[in-house]
Amino acid sequence: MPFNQRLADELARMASCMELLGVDAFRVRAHQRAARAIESDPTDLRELIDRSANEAAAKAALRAIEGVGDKIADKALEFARDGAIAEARQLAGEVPAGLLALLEVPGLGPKTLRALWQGIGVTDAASLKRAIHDGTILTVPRMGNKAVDKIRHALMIVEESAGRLRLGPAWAVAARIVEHMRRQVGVVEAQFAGSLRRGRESVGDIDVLIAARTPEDAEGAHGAFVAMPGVTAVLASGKTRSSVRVAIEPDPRWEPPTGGDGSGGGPGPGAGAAAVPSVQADLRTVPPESWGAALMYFTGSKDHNVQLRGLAQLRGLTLNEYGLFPDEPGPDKPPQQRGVRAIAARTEGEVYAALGLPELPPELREGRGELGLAAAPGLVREENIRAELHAHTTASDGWLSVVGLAERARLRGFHTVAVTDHSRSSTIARGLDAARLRAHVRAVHEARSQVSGITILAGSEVDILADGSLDYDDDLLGLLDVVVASPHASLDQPPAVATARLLRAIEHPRVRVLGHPTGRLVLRRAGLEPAMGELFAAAREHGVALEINAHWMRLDLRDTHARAAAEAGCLIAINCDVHAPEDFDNLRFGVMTARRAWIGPGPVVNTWPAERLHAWLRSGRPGAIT
DNA sequence: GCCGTTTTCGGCCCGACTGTTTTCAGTCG
Repeated sequence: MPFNQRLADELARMASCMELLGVDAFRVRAHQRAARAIESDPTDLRELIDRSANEAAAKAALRAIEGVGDKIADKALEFARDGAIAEARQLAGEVPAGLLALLEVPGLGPKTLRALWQGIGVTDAASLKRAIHDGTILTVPRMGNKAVDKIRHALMIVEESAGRLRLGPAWAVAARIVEHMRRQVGVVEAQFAGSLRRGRESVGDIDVLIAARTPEDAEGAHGAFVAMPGVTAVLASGKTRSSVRVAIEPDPRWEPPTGGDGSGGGPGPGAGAAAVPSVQADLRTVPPESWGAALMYFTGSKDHNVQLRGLAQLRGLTLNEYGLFPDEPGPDKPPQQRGVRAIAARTEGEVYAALGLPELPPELREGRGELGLAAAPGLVREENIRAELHAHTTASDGWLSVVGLAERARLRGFHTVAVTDHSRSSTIARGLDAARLRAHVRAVHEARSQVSGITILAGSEVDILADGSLDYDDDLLGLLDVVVASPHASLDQPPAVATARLLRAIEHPRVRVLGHPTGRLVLRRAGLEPAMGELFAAAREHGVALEINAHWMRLDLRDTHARAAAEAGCLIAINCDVHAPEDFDNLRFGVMTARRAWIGPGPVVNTWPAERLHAWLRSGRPGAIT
């Protein structure tokens, strides 16, 4: 796990302990905020600390992070030095570990858990279940039969679900719900929001927003929502807010027929092994005139929204999901209920403009400095992508023939597709040995005469072996138009070994793309943890593009790494790692990840015109691509 | 614990829903 993530987890754990111990809520929030800031910081803080001239310089650099002050900077340094924070250990000693886990149960907050702990000695899920079973839970203040029923149900759901859902499956569920809501009477707008709209790699729930013409229409829509096909439980049901659990249809392709992804394969089978049976979906309704304000409110991350509100306050305004209002002193009621007229509310652009901001794309709304932008940045878009440089065929573990692959790529409007089947070490993925590779290159060349309107390149996704050498010798690599070098095995190497391994691959003159650089799998496998700063410097020097693998199981580089790579001046390749026809649809996830990294079309090699792309691929390798 | 275009002290986003309550606390996003 990356250093930033480990540190963020430690701080978040400290915050949870403090909550349960009942310490000042603002102190808790400061730790939570710092944890989020550190988790999403594109700089590897371990590298930053190591690079600093001395402790004071390191501390100053840490304090430059929004939300990190004097004390937390000290804790970060302590964590880097000792691998732990003494205060965290002390806090953890005061709170039962099982109680912390219960914070994950929806409906159980710190106050309730503290009451259960102090009142009747609940310390974990087992003792909570006993207290429910024997009724002692009812002796705790504010605990009635309904509350207990909810807790019992929530416990069950948490136990049978993995919690978070990956971007791809979440997108499919959300699209289905939005479709359902659009069909309801009086529903004039429907859109999913939340972390899904921001393109996060995994989501905890699905937020759907609708605008209804009248309150009666809204009520009808919420009735249709809780009665929607696939709903397994109704958690809350109101006229403007409802929450349900929706069953997730398992994707047969990700059911586990064979083993993991250890040596090759694309995103890998078996991803459905820990299939989440259901996900929470929330529906919110606003009147059409509040659509933009509501969409903003339910799309922005917590930090983004807090910053927006702060900005509104500075201007003497109040921002909520109904609009941006003048902050007139009035009775203790929200402005929209006092008949105050909104300054802006109808569209997102209108509200941002009234706050003096450009309309920020959803992927940017994370509270990572986007409010300082003078103009909306020109981020890469799906339609900018004109080439796929990482695709498999039936020669290894793909489902398409070379011709089939090329035809589908052409239909997508691509001018180039690279056939990059696995190399010999990826035996599970039927990697090609030297003889099969030579034959395959000939087959790719022959396919060129069968498909017009697209350039078919002969390439390979060559394994980067554990020592950083490539899986084919230079003579074989010389036959290829494109070499995508990827790590598939030995993904638990120590960071220093992984760094040396990947640097060696980057420095190889035949390598043009570093495929899924860390080998991580979302919510499943941490992957390699090389010193990213060193990798990026070398990639820039050698003109090697770093891949953002668009498959939702991978999304590797991840958003924070991609942002650091782009800031370091690296080239980026957004590839679908095509195995099956529908994998082309994953492009949106790769593009969203690039957008989350503030990347425009410029450094993305897949956006380049054919001539420029081909020239870049040929550079350093005279004679290729005829 | 953090932060500063009123502040180095005194603030720290806002509203809906639920359940247990006779006016509100807790949770969530």
